[in-house]
Amino acid sequence: MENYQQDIISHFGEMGSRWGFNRTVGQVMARLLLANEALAANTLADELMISRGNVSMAIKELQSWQLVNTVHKPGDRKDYYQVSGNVTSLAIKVMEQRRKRELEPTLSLLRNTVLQAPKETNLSVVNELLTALESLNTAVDELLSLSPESLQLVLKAAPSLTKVLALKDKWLKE
Amino acid sequence: MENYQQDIISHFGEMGSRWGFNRTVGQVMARLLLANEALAANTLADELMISRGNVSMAIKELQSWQLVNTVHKPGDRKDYYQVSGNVTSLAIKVMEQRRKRELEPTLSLLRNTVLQAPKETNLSVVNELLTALESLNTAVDELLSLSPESLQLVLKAAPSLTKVLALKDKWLKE
DNA sequence: TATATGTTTCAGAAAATATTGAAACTTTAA
DNA sequence: TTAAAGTTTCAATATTTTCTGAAACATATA
Repeated sequence: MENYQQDIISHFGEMGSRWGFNRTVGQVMARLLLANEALAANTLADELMISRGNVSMAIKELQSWQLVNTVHKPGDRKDYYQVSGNVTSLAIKVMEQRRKRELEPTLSLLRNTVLQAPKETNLSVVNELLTALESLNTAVDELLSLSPESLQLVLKAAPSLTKVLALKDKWLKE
Repeated sequence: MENYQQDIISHFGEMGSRWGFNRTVGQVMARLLLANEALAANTLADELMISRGNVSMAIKELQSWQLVNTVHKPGDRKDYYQVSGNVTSLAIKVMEQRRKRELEPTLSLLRNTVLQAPKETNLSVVNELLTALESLNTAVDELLSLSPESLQLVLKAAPSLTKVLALKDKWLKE
């Protein structure tokens, strides 16, 4: 394994917790990304110097994010693992999962709060929060429902779009 | 304190770690959001039933995210804390911080990898990753540089924009 | 200057999270 | 069947993160 790959694997391990999963999951993801072939659980355990059980749990987690799938080789009973799809589709899945885990629970709590609060309650802050999170949620959701190609288009178009609006902002201030 | 507020505070505590900070920070943020006045550290410690030291650290963290600021009352030496700005501007700050913490370190690692790798190295995956993260980073950065008003406009416009593109995607598949 | 009233820091304790590894489980094939 | 070759689970352990509370620090006022 080349040196730069080790660096990326360590980095993904360290970043793991900021991205919403643990060190092992980050390392396994990086190793699979960098591999141009499917890898067996034992290979991952040996190379990353972690227990076989830990690999099993990391793979399970990555599969729950739909980032990794299992393949088989003819005449071989072992499970081999590989990342599913290209980098853009992986990024889309990560964002989709994060929207689900980070936005949805709060949205449903806030919606319930509004529904169930006694009439005289002053819910102005709750409503403000709810409105802001709803538009964020919808926007992210819409973006992620596009094909990877269209999404790339939108992301690349963003700078010019925002330049126009930034100009408008500048005007309003002057 | 009303009941629904307690629910929101607990929820923010539980979600804290998913949002990139700890339980106490989440709870303090929620309490300050829901308050329509600035609160003293001791009030927060008493109400949330946590130590004074913990409150101090949580406030420090929230200040490092620029989400909270300190105010004073005439004839009173205590520090009072309040959220800074409206909900949209808070959301912008949270996303900005997260872009910094979750995207930038990885981008700079990948950029270095490309720069320092020996010529014959096959960096196709690294380059793919780098390209995807660069456009995401740029798009987020541009969006967040807009005024809260323009950002709201963009977020609300997203659905119609994506509908057009979704139609295009559908065509291409048929 | 001394004291009163406040905030911050940080070492140690507690709690939460991640990891190991052996046992249980599954599947294939002799 | 039963053994072999694999995967998964989960109780025990290790590690990391968070929290406490007393001491150090800061500042205003008598």
